[in-house]
Amino acid sequence: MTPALAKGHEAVRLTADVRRTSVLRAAMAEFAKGGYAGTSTDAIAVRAGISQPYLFRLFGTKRELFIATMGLMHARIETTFRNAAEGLSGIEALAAMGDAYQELLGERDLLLVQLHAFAASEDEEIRGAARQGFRHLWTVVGQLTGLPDEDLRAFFAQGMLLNVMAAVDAAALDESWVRACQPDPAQFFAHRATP
Amino acid sequence: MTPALAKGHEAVRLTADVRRTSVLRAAMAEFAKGGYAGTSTDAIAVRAGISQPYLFRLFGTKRELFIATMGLMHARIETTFRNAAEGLSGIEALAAMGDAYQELLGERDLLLVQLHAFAASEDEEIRGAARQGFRHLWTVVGQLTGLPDEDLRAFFAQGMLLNVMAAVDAAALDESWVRACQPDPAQFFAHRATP
DNA sequence: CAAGGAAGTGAGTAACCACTAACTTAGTCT
DNA sequence: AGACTAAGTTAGTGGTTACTCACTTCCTTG
Repeated sequence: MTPALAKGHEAVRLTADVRRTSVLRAAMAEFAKGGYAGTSTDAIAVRAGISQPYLFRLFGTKRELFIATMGLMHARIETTFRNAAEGLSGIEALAAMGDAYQELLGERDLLLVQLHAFAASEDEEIRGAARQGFRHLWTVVGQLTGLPDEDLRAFFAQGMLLNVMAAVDAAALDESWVRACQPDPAQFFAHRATP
Repeated sequence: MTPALAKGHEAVRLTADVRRTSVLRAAMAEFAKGGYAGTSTDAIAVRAGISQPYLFRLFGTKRELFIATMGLMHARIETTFRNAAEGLSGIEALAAMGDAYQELLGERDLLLVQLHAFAASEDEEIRGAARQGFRHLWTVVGQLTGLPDEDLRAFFAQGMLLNVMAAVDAAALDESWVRACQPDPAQFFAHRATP
């Protein structure tokens, strides 16, 4: 019906910027599965519905595409945290962000890309981006909660554990250690909540 | 001087079992750098000082070699824990194991291979081995300490954080969040130690 | 000493992969 | 209408990689 579709097999023409964000969505899904070295640019291009050469025109290099995907992931996690902590502070803010992060287990790609970004840190540029992203999230959580390093460490440690749970798809298992790894909010910060 | 060396460029002949453990050492070092998909069997063979076809005769498949490397890593971590906890129990045992694991940051390969094993969990067999290894370590630490799940979770979460610190080579940085992520034993289990 | 088996290699092969050159097509502005 | 630009593709290329086949060399054992 629409002119673009009426033309048959011809695809819609979009601006490069729109196409880039569409490619980033595809890259997030594919990199989440295979990681940096284990994912082909061709698979990403196919998923994004464009030719593989055009992907290189949009991002220049596989590494740059991966780093851009990392940027999207960090941005999404940051807004997740900010939304969760809105109007709260201190321990309440931290607990809310912990809940929010745990809910990201339902959207595994984000956590998996984070894990793969750390794993690909042998590459110097990727390592730089991983360090920077982690440091940024650390300061954001620090500012939103105002809590000392000790609490931030426990928070991020639990986050890394959740990344691993997402990787091994622990949700598909019914074992005791899996349940033990998913903290219920009441106990998460028990050492602070109960005097 | 020795007959084998006197023959010149001819290499020493070893039993397949000895050769296998030698290959596993090389695989540990190479997989620690590149991960499963990012490491070539050729690089491992070169480091082990054998031809690449012989590596396949010894291990059959790259995936089997990786899983065998995971087995070595799990065994080494388990003995590290057992040695650290010897003669101790409860919180003291856990703290000693935490110290021991943190000292493994000096021997990064072990932690990196663990991270890469989790990252490669898209592969079904690798995921199975990763789950099994984690579950085993969980029960070992549980038995050695006798502590409840709550403490085990904090312990393993901190471990995963240390894996990530090893990946981004945080030791090379002099930043506050890096220091904050390396717990000093006195504070690690503060919520249990201080009544 | 003959023979069987185990250790080990040289030389490939088919598939894949990151990246490029050169071209075509579709809007847009004057 | 024509020129310019941005979107998009087809067809390749050089290099890598997991894995195989056929072969050789050494050690052991009857």
